[in-house]
Amino acid sequence: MTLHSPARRVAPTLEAVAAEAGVSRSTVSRVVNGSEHVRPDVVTAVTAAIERLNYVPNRAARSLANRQTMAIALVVPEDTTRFFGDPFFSEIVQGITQGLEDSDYVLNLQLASPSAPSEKTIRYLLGGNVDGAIVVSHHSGDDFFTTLDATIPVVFGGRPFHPEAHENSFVDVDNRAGGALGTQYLIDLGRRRIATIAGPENMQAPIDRHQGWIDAVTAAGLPTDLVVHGDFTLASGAAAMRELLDRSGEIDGLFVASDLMATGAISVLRERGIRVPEDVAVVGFDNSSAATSGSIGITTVHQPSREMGVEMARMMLAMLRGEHPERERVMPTRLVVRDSA
Amino acid sequence: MTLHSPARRVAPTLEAVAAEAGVSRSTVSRVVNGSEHVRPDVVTAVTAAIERLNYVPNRAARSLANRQTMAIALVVPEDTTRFFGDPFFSEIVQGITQGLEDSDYVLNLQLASPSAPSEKTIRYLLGGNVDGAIVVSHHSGDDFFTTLDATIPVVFGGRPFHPEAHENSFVDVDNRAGGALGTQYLIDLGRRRIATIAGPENMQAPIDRHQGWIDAVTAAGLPTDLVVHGDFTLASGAAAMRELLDRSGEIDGLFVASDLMATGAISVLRERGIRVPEDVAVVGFDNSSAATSGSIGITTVHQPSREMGVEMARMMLAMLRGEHPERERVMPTRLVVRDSA
DNA sequence: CTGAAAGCGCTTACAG
DNA sequence: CTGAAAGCGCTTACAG
Repeated sequence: MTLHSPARRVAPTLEAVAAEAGVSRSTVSRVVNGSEHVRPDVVTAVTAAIERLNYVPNRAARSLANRQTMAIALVVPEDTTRFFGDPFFSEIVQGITQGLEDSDYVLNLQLASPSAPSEKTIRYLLGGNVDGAIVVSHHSGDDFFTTLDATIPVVFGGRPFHPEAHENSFVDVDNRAGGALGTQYLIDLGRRRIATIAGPENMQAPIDRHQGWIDAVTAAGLPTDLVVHGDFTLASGAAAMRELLDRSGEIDGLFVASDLMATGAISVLRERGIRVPEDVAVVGFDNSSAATSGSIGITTVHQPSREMGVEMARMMLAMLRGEHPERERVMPTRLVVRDSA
Repeated sequence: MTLHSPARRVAPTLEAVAAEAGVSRSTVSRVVNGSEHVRPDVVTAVTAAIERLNYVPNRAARSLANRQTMAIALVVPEDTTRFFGDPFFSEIVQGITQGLEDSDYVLNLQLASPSAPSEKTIRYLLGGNVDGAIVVSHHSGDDFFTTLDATIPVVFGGRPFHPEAHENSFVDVDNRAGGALGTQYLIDLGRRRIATIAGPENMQAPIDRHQGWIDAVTAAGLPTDLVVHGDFTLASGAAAMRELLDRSGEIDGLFVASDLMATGAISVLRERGIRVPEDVAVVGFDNSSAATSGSIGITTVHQPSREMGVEMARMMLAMLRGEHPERERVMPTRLVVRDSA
């Protein structure tokens, strides 16, 4: 083994195992794949041979023969910074990983650009490299992912932007009801100048949350003009808060479309000496770790991110088994009251 | 196309393209792989046929034939929460992604447990699924990753724990020098009771940073007993700070092994009404986004995380090309002065 | 410069 | 229950 290029072992093949065990390749293959129809003592012999040679099946060969890759793409159409910066994704990914744990599938990360997927991503997804794709975020104008299921099964995290255009499978929460829930809580607290920091306008979830805010605020006869949009980053939450404050000093309630943005907003309120929740009561969305890691516990609309990830994995596995799971799975939200409202 | 199982297109093969273009499979293969020895007009014809049929090579078949997968594993032996929670990883991954951008390789994420890799991860890495592995974190006691290069090329982010045991390739900074650099800055500021929040004791980088702190503090004739260990999470930084404060109230300087832990520490100092930097000057490590996203800009030891990722990708690509890049690449650190010290 | 043919390491009807 | 054989879709010497 030289310094720069260790001699690499040659992996043993099915053939070698067959020879070692004194059976045919077919039989070894059956044992490897857990077929019922093999004599117990033969199974034992083959298993021992596999053990001795430290045999691991060659995935490419297997893929080619049975047309399955045993891989699922985790597609993230977001900037790396946002993907890593928002604990929401962390929880979704944990859920997906957990849901796939007992399966033989592995997850292949595809960081895609938020606008249009790269040629490389497209070739990868279309090139038979994965058996299915889980897309954890979707923006308007992106047709590639919504039509991808003509080629491989696809499950979306969150209803894709134009659900009517195509029948995609997805796991989501009722964001509109959630938005109304969080806002109504502020109304019930007696707040009357309730602003919102909404999310990006090219994604379905924030649009629905915003609509939920409008629903609640309208029903209460309150104004609907206190709106600024962020892009789901902490910094954008802070910037939106500044803009809101500069525009109108009389805010007493705030519904924010994500806990991370709420964290940014709260830090600006504190900077300006505005007390939370006394002067401005703040309700976030997600109930991600961002809601509890700041200086004040954020009252928020909980969405079961981790369970959503598990559900996405479950739906994908069902589709890969050839079953027909429900096309949409909408999970419940609930309010979690902490200190910010 | 029915609701639950859209009819999936059958992908065209090389064979089909050959027929369409009126040439042999060999020729199509040559064109696809950019061989020099094909007549220009034939190239044109084949390219057109590829275009018409929307041909994408089957990766499994290609892999099987040329024994390359064109995939690199990104192995993260960390809890998902920590991986997603620390901006340092985000920057490393961005760098790796960037370094691979112009190559034909794709990145396959393998979240592994920090202790021992799962059977699934082992089979994956050993099963010919990837051409190489980039391991972005390494803990003591883990022999699997350090010996993995007997099978495939491996590049570590950060010197692996027992470098002497095996000749692994890695990209790193001089953590010891960096630790001394940050600590010396505190000393030069006139601080005399300088504590450190060190990182986990089963990783090389934090051990070296801790040693750097010892070096500087010892050279200045200052005490070396003000040490508490965290685990690189924000919460552990806060907990460590509390412990330090409870143990000794006289601290006037603090060197923390990561910006994220420094953020946690600073929030505790503020809670207790201790001013930063007046009462306690704080120096972090990383210069990640955590250093600038909190209430106060953190003075920190910069490590070029993104460039390190790029370098890791570059070394990996070189190894995959059969070249012999330098085995270790140690990049410079430098002090970035902000408000916390 | 181009094609026929072997081979990569599996799976899977098909016989027996 | 087991094996011989074809086939998955490519690449790559080998001839020409």
